[in-house]
Amino acid sequence: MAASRRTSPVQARSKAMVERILDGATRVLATSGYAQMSTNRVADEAEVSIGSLYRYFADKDEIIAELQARASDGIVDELTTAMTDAALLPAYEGTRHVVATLVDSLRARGPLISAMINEVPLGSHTNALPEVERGLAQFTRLYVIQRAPDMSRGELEARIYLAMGITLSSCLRIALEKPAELDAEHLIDLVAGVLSLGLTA
Amino acid sequence: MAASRRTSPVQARSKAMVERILDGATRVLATSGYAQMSTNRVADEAEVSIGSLYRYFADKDEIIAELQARASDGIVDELTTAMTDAALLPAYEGTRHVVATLVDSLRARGPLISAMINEVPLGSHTNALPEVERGLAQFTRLYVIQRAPDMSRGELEARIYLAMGITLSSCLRIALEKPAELDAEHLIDLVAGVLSLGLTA
Amino acid sequence: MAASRRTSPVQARSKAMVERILDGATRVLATSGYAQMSTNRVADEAEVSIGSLYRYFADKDEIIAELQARASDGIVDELTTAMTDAALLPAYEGTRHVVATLVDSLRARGPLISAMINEVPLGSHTNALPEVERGLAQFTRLYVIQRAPDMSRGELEARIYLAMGITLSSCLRIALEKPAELDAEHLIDLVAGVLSLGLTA
Amino acid sequence: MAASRRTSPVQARSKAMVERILDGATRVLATSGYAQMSTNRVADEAEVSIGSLYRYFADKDEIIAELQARASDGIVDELTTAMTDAALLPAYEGTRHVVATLVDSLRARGPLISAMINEVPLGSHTNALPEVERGLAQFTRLYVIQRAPDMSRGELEARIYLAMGITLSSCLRIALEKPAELDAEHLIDLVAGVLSLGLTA
DNA sequence: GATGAATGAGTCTTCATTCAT
DNA sequence: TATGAATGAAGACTCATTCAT
Repeated sequence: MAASRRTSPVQARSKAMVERILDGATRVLATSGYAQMSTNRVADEAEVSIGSLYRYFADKDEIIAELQARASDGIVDELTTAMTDAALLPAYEGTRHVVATLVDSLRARGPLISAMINEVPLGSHTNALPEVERGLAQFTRLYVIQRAPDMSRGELEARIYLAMGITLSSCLRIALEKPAELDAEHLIDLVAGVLSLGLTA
Repeated sequence: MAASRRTSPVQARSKAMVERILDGATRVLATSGYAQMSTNRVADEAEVSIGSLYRYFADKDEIIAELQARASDGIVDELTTAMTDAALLPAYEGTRHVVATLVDSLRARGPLISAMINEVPLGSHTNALPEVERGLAQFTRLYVIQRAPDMSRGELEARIYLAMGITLSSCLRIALEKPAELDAEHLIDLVAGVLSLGLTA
Repeated sequence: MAASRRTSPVQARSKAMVERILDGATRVLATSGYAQMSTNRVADEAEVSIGSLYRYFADKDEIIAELQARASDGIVDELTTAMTDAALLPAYEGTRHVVATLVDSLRARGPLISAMINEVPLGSHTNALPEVERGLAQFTRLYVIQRAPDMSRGELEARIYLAMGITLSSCLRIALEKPAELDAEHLIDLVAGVLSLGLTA
Repeated sequence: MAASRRTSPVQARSKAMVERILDGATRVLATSGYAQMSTNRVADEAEVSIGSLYRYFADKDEIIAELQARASDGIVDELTTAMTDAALLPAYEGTRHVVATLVDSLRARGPLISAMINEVPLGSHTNALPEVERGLAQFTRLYVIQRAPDMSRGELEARIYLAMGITLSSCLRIALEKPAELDAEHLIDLVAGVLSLGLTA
């Protein structure tokens, strides 16, 4: 009946090292920025030895990549649910629901996403979060085909290509750097409006 | 009519050091990325001694800043001209002209812009090229006020805020990473359309 | 009975890094002077990587400071013992014992002290070895109060102030740069004489 | 009758470059310390081109050496006069006059001497100002021979050797770092007393 | 598996010195 | 002679990565 201090050693030990490392990395990134994110600092923050860090990750980039993948996957999961729901709604409402969900997803991962997008010198900004974009594109394609079945293939792809950029950049703006005087809900309305119109008009 | 090799030594020597250094930096950035952009590498590429590099720039950041400022200024200049011309055109045509100009401006500075946006860990990506955005916003504000004089202040600012994101991200996409199978002119048409509609509808 | 070459690898390896670094620094200082004492040179001389050097010392100054502190502490220790012994001796004999001990202490650290005093651009030379001076001053104060109880506070402090300078500079001269034709023991006699007289007469 | 601006150009130009450079160096040393004394900084301060600086001085050390020589020569000159005067005075008064003069000489060159002694990593501190010491020693030798004609050669040299150290270090202390609560005149009295006694007793 | 001391290539930057004009 | 732009060796320091225990 010895009280468990902090977290029980067993629990702490069994929590996969990978998780601890990624958590540490996230914390460093979110609180101190990429410039401070040395592998040793991450290991410290994760309360893991630097040796162990390199047992689970080949190099620093792999940590970044995994962080990105996880953020991406989380967002994709949330978006997938939202897109499923959206399929049952009228065009505008569906679009708005997806946009609002994306904004929330990004906002929930704010500091991490922010550091990743703005400071990590990897990956394309004009195509940040490629997995998210892919998932979104697939859904949008179906969505447009339903609403505008006559649209040519080329037209469809062009519109989707732009819509992806518009959606991601707008949601990032709203989630991460919206000035206080602008209302997020209203901005989401506008984005949904632009997308509904732009995709099918 | 003997062809001049590369650049004549004299020409090379007289070319202002600052220019050579910035050119060197641009070349390093474009060909090897920011990660490889050490001051020594830049000096080598510029065929300038490291001592001279520090005679003309206080530190590495100052080189980056100057590169950004120049790209930004060049784009702003080109945009300013385009916006002046656009003022005389009907809404859609004006918008399209500005968008097309921005795409050209970005494309002309392709590798530099790309490296700057994606790899340089300075400045916000969701608000890349802040000077460009500022110039564009001013023009857009006037443009909207003309076309939709009854719009409330809040509505106006919200739409401009989004339009800036949409414009920049779309133009960056078209200029820097458009898949070959999509037609740039058509994409520009679509962006102009979305903006015309989205700004005033 | 095979003679051990230089130092056995094991011994070398187990010897604390801090010691190796300080030894290396001492050697560089003594053989090549402060001007040659780059951190890389110290690391080489210590047969330690530059990275390790910075694991144990925050920066170059910290190495110098530690070297100074150690020399100072060693001398202070030896002086403390000597001063305790001196308390039981008659005035002149006591003074002479302390002076002789200080000369020995300085001589034992000859090249290091020499480099430190003459080349290291830190700390005041007119007050080299401040800790040593402090310890000495405390002892001297008691010594004078015993022998000349009527001396005014101001007179006491003035004499001690000068005596410190005289003692340190004389002992340094004797220990570090005495011409061969002068006899150290005799010089020590004279210093002790001057101090005995000068302090209480 | 054109008013002379600042200093007349001719005068400024004719003032030997060497002087301007040394003045510049002195100013840098006195105001910013040796660490800031780069040759370019000196040239700036002297309003002389770096090229000219190297026309008149072989290297940086030569500037330092000249500065030291000049300070030394100035002090020696002042001391020489004082020693001549002292020859006519009784023992203690003569000694005191010389000591007081040395303190004044050092104080007049305070910041320069201070920087030179404490920061410049050249020359021995235990024998700072060797020329001064030499001049002083010569005078002292005569002085002692007069007062204590029976003293053996060895005894004489030993006493002079120590007296030089005592004189220089004490005068430096009094001139450069005396605590405010101690009275300079009194300290000079004491030094003179110690020397008078110590040299001949 | 876990550890963390040790490594050293590479970074930014300074400054004494040269030499073409 | 005077100039000052240009040079580059060298210095202090960082950090991703390894490997003996």
